[in-house]
Amino acid sequence: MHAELQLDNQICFRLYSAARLVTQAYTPMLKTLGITYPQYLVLMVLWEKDSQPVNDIAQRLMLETNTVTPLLQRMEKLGLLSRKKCERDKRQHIVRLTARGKQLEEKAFKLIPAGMGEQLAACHFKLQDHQLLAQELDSIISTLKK
Amino acid sequence: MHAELQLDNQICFRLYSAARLVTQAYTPMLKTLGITYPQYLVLMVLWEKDSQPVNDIAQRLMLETNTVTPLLQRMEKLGLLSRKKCERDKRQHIVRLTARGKQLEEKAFKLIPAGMGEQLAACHFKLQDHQLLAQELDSIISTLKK
DNA sequence: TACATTTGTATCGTGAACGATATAAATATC
DNA sequence: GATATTTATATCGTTCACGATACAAATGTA
Repeated sequence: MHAELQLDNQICFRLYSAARLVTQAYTPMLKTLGITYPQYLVLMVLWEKDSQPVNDIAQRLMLETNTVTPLLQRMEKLGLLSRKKCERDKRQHIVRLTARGKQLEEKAFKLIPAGMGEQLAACHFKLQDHQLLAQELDSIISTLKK
Repeated sequence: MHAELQLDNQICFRLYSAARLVTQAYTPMLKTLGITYPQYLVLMVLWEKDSQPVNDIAQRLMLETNTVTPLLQRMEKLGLLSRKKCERDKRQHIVRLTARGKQLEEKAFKLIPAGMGEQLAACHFKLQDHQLLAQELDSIISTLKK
């Protein structure tokens, strides 16, 4: 029995569980918007800057294009965005929000911060302004993102 | 443009990314053992206490049985564990490690702590003994695990 | 210009996660 | 003791995540 191999001693298991649980906490709000959490991430990227090639979106989310492409295809079917070949460089596909995709920003703003605050009320800190945790996670992310 | 909806202000996105990247860091070591990260989690549960019903394993990992059942089925195919009906309560399936499943503990012990230490060398802290991060994650987990 | 390499995106296959539903065994209720 | 309810696990369908591979357009090189 090796202490290093015990579940309770694993930061990775905590990260894995916390990430799943926080995503689950988002889910009921996102469901009323008709989207999933990864789709919400894509929308946030595009709300920040519309009209981006697939690769830029993938890099922003630290995902591979073979994850992002089907995600974008599903979102296109939902009418949230369009994908068009770039004229200058025909390898690139430019992703743009539709009116429907843009409108979701206001709805999300009304639903999500309040909804998450409510769920984390019992938590001794607010996720939004927890600088220390953010810094620790950023340190892990920048170390492992070769 | 709402600051609350910006990717960089989201703890959830950091959790999501950090969890993926840490899991990816485990992957090369786990690959030499022939298992995936969730399978490694199941093994840790069973190394700690062999012979458990499916439900106990699921609860320990905070997963639903409809996630754990197929995971166990794949691990059974790999010869890492066996699933047998409990005689006392025939609804339960008791999961036991095989010799092969038990042997992996020593191999994991030789490979994984060292391998992770190496990858996180550039990180300004060691994941293993970072109490503060662990506490913060535990606080999130216990709040959201209704 | 011809050919090789790189770049951007897509396709395919596998293994999670999870909601919804199904089924059998155990337990409770009448 | 018959029926309803609960419990333990499994099955099904959808969406991610990701390794491996494919392919076309762009770029580099002979």
